[in-house]
Amino acid sequence: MDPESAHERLDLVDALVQSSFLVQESMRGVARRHDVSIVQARLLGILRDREPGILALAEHLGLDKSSVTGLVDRAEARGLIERRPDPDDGRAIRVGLTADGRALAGTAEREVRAELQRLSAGLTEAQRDQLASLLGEVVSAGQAARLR
Amino acid sequence: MDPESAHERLDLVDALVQSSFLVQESMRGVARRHDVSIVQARLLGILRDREPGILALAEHLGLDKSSVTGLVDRAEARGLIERRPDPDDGRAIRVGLTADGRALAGTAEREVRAELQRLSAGLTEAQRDQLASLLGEVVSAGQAARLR
DNA sequence: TATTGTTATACTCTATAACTATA
DNA sequence: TATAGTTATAGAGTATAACAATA
Repeated sequence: MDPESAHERLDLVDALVQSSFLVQESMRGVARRHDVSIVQARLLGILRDREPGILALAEHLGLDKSSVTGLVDRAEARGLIERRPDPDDGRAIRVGLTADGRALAGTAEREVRAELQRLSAGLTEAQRDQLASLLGEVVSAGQAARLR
Repeated sequence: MDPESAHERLDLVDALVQSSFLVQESMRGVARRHDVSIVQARLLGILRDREPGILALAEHLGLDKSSVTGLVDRAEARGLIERRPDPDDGRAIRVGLTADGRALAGTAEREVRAELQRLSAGLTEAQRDQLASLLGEVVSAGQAARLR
């Protein structure tokens, strides 16, 4: 553990950084138990309500399109997603979940949710609402900055 | 961007997950501008106030010791860290920052701090304190869970 | 015997540059 | 010409298993 005691008062930046590692480790553990990487799990999550092409996926993930080709290759080889022809553009494809992929996405989400809820179990209902609201503001600012 | 509007009310778990990606992307961008990976940057950060052996580093990073050997190899090849003999144990080594590594760690921290402060610039001082405090509770719970 | 660290090996993830096919 | 996607290549990150040296 860190030299700072667990109850040392963290400044906001430290708290954001440490919580980001904590959450990522949680997600990594869940993904690993299902034998996928955190990126693969994220890919499945994105596809739950979208059927994007490679370029749109690359944009969403912040990766180069060639990286996404490989990601999609491996997930397809495992039967989690499918490439489907794009009816409107002969050059393009649409990436979609298979039934297996959708099931895994659902299970993984439930598990992450359960783990993260345990981490906030020490807060009162009001505190949890407040935390969600404040974090939501930060996330909004970040999304706005990304579009700049 | 996500189909949910930027000001949609996020539930706590979603807010934690999204903020973790946001913070990681911020750190990744800073690290990248200095031509190191996020793990390398994290390694430097850990070494700022410690001189651990490979096993302790592996524990800290949540990685296998063999992974850490490689990480340390590459950072050492770039002149950012050094392996030093452990005076008390002939099998062990101590990993420490070089002057270059310490300088980079400081610069990167200042840059991450500046980026993340911008993300919370829309909050009042009181809100920032509250967010830091609530997030600190979550982080503490996570550290406790890790020791379990 | 147990512990510390490295090596060998095999994947995954990622980017850059060059390519193919379609628009 | 421009765009969507793939391929070739190279390097980083990661784990497992086997190993060497020291405790």
